[in-house]
Amino acid sequence: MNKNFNKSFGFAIHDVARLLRVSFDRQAATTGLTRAQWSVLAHLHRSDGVQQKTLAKVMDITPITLARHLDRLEVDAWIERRDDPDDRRAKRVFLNPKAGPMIEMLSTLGQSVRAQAMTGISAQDEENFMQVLLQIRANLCVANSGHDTTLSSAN
Amino acid sequence: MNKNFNKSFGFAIHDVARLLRVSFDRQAATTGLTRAQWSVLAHLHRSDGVQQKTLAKVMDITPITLARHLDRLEVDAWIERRDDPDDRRAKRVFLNPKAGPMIEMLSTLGQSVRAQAMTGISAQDEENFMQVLLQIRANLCVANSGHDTTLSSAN
DNA sequence: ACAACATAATAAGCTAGCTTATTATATGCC
DNA sequence: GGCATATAATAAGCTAGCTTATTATGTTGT
Repeated sequence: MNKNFNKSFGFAIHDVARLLRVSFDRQAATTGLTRAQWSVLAHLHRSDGVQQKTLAKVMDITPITLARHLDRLEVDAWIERRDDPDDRRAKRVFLNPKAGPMIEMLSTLGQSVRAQAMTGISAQDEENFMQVLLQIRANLCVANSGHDTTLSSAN
Repeated sequence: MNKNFNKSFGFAIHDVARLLRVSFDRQAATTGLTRAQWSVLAHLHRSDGVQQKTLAKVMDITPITLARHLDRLEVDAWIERRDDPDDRRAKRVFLNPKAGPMIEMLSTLGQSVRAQAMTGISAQDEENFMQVLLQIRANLCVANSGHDTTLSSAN
């Protein structure tokens, strides 16, 4: 009866997030990209040329956190920043061509980590789990009020 | 249809973990303790006087990560380290009396964050969700093999 | 037109996790 | 007994997140 903490919601979510990150990053280590960096590339793949501000909002991280990822991604030429023609404060972020294959590869890797995590869990249970998980995220987004509706309206 | 990422398992878990942490830490800010530090206190509450090595294993963090939490907890006298009488390499960690009320308070806070997260989710759904979550954690612990069975055997 | 306020990106400095390396002490083998 | 190896704690230095503060540029009101 001494494992109460491990059964608590907060601890369990935290553990799972960490384990997922470690799993993914270890497998992705040879690529030189982390999960967070891949996340940037993947989002860009769907909205190339956005402003940093917009990208940060969609990814739900702070602009400065994004800026540091972009710094490293730019060094290895995965992306490039160009001045926004309409707003001299702003920059727009573009994927370089070499990013395409990498995104594919990391996407496959993500699926394999997911499969690992879901071992022995029925499709129905997995589906229900995801629904509750998304509901929880929406609840917390509302609770952290100041934020926009990007995530809570995710459909 | 552009919100695929937000529906992905890994991204959602990661988001929820972050939102939980932020929620909790913001509410706990006045106490001067973070969720991670509280976690140390809470675990100690159940196993006062353990070696750092053991505590790190139970909490499933690395010894050095624990050591840094202990550094800060020790400065404010929440805990103290004493030399292990049987092993001069080792130290044992003890809760100071002032920690008790704080643990209670933070535990209550944790419950309120959980309630917030679970708004609109039935008891049955929550129960199923937790079961799947714990299964996922166990799966990932196995996948990250080198580790001991502390978590995967959790009850 | 220009002063006041708002906003895009970045800087500084924090927590929290990690890996790899170091130091001191234990242990085991010959 | 003494050398080789193992182990407890810590140090150094990384990613990734945060808050708060700066800087440069936009926008708005008079």
